[in-house]
Amino acid sequence: MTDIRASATRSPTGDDATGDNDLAAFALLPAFRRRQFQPDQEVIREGDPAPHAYALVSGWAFSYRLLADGTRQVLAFHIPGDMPGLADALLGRSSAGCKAATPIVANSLPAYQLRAALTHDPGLAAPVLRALSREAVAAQERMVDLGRRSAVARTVHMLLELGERLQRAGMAVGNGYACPISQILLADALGLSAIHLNRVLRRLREDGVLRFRAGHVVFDDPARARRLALSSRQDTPEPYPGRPRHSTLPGP
Amino acid sequence: MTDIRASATRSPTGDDATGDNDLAAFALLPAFRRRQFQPDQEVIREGDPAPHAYALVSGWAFSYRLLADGTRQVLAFHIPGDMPGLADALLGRSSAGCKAATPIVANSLPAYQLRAALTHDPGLAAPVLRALSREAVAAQERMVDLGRRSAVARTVHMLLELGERLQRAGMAVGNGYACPISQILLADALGLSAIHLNRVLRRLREDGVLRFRAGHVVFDDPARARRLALSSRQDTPEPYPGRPRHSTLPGP
DNA sequence: CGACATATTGACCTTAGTCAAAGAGGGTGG
DNA sequence: CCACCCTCTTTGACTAAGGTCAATATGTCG
Repeated sequence: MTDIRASATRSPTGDDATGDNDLAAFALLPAFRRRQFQPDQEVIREGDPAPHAYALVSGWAFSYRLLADGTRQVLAFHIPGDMPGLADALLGRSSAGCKAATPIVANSLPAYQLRAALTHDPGLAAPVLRALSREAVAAQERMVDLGRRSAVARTVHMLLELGERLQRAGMAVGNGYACPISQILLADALGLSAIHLNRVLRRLREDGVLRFRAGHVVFDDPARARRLALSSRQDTPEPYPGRPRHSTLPGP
Repeated sequence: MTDIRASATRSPTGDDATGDNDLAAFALLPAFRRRQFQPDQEVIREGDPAPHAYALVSGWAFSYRLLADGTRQVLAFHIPGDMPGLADALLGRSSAGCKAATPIVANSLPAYQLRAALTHDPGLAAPVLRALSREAVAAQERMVDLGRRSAVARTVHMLLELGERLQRAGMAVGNGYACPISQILLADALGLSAIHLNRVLRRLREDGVLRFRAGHVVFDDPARARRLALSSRQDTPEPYPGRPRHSTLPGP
């Protein structure tokens, strides 16, 4: 458990052929320092000019940006295998903060050492490039969610996506997973108010699509969830129509 | 003009010390192929499994994702010096489409050649890593805009940011710049309806903040624009208060 | 000039946010 | 074990930002 390689091969298949697990890249790195953080503890400080890159070993973390009035936008959730702060370490300045959502264990590497390693070890660049590229694609998905999907679609979409990532990391079972984040945090990721998110979740629960409760997500109707996740803002009022306060299943 | 280095040094200072111009990285690459595209012509096809990376030499382009019902989210605008499709080329699959917004000239390189070049030339990795990292930071900014800023703040923020990028590329003069994109396109980038964006722009114009017209952006009150851009969704109704239909300057 | 796309504006409606307040769980000191 | 305190979750009532529809300019191009 202290061994990086151990968690790097946490994936179900054992080998990380798809490269989905960023940790695989980092397993090659020297001079990693193992660190632990408690929930809500700051891992990366926004604006830090000498940041560290991290390889998350266990637990959940999240990156965020704070606005002048205290409003927060959560940019990404990090699960074991992710490498928070990678881009920032390469640029030499943290553009966003990162906090632990649960108790976490992470391996850290100072930015300058990362850059040095990249210079000296040509084999390291490829996996880091892939990690960054995947991050870029994930960010695109987020932009589509925030810009063009309804609150319901956005919510379902993100929860499905998290499920897929956890699945690949071997941390999901059947059609559900442990999701140790508060509605407030999720709302800040979805660009919604916590209150509205709560209503959205209630509706999804009452309609038998999914339950988000007590740290767990369960998809009661995965197929419908996937359909909902793809709908856009003013999509056919088919899947999630107008008025029914208490819903009716698929309906006529 | 056909020489890559020429446009790579398009920046005002001549040398690209900050590395803001992605083209600098590409200038090292062999086997570039110069291509031209007309407005609305597809440069990168979403889903293409064998994509090309591009170095934009002149003109504007934009990356986007299409939703089932035809809704579009513009993910980024590309100006000379940018490298659209870089992340996709590294992953071997285009996650988003890219089209020319104006007539453009771009140098293209097949993904496999890019990857080969990265393997053979260790000096190439660093600039590509920086380019990807900058892209990540830009995406974060976009997520904050879409998730947590009002329509007005978002609009002003993006126009200011575009101005800064153009400035660094030596394509902006004083407090304005040529901005050859339609309101529809801008709206799709901001996650707004074109109609609402039009109202926002009208208001900004009437309030003497900025004008977006006939392919040009002019900041009439740059200081106020910057202030507006930082406000969040339910920020103090100070800068952009309630009713005044025809506005009054800063006012009491 | 006609065909088209973009830009504007008005009238109206829906989604999502705000305010206020009441439950629910989980620690903790007594 | 219990009162107290916190934070997170829920719900109701109301407001407002932003979307939808429809129609009218404007502009460009062949």
